[in-house]
Amino acid sequence: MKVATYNVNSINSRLPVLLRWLIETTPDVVCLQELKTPQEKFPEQALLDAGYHAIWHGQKSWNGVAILSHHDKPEEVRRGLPGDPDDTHSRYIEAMVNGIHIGCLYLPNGNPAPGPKFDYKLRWLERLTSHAAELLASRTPVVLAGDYNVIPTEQDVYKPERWLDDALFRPETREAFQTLVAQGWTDALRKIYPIETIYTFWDYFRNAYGRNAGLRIDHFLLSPELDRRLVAAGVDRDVRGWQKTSDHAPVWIELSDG
DNA sequence: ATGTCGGACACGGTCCGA
Repeated sequence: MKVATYNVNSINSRLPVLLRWLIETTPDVVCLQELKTPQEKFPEQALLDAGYHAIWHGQKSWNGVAILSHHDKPEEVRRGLPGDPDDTHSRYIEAMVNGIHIGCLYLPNGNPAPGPKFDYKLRWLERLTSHAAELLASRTPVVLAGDYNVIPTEQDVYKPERWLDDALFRPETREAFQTLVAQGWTDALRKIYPIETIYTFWDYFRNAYGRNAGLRIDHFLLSPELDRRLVAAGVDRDVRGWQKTSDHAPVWIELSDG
């Protein structure tokens, strides 16, 4: 079973690229972020025509998350992260697909830091950590996939010294992510590629993709039940070189049958 | 500080967020 995550940076602007990638790589489950579309303008029919059922949580202009399934329709478990009823951002949706609990997340960027946006990011990470603990306690197979907007270590950024004050790399951010992982999650890409340079995002600015000036910020965290089933992982980095593409590349993992 | 996208508002160009 292949599970992918892809920050599309507007699903309607990205539809030709998304459909081409789906048809070429046929993932079983896909987590999407940054839909940038209101609920009613999600391209449900185009995805159905390509063979994918979807659930999604849209929002005008910003954010937005979706889960696609090549087989049965995802069975929605929750939308929105618990812990703050005043949080209006569409950044979390969770479903059961093929007996696996899938959490699809778009963590706040948090820049500029320090400031209220950075505070929101750290609060959101705390809420995610609380919810993740409950998911682990459920002892079910869980994937938490998405754009974390976290550069976990110096290994995950082309020039660490330039990112020290950035919300994606500040010590508070890295420590919060480490606290989450230390609950018992597996960083799937890093497990498969322990020493390699792996990037999932290249800025639109300054020919970042051409210079391979990238970041690793899209992650899969696996519960112990799924850690045992992890057989492969990768980044479809060539998609980042296509015309009219996102600034993120799709990332995927392959899981063996239960 | 810079650079480049995408969306909103509203139809040309500027602003915001990333």
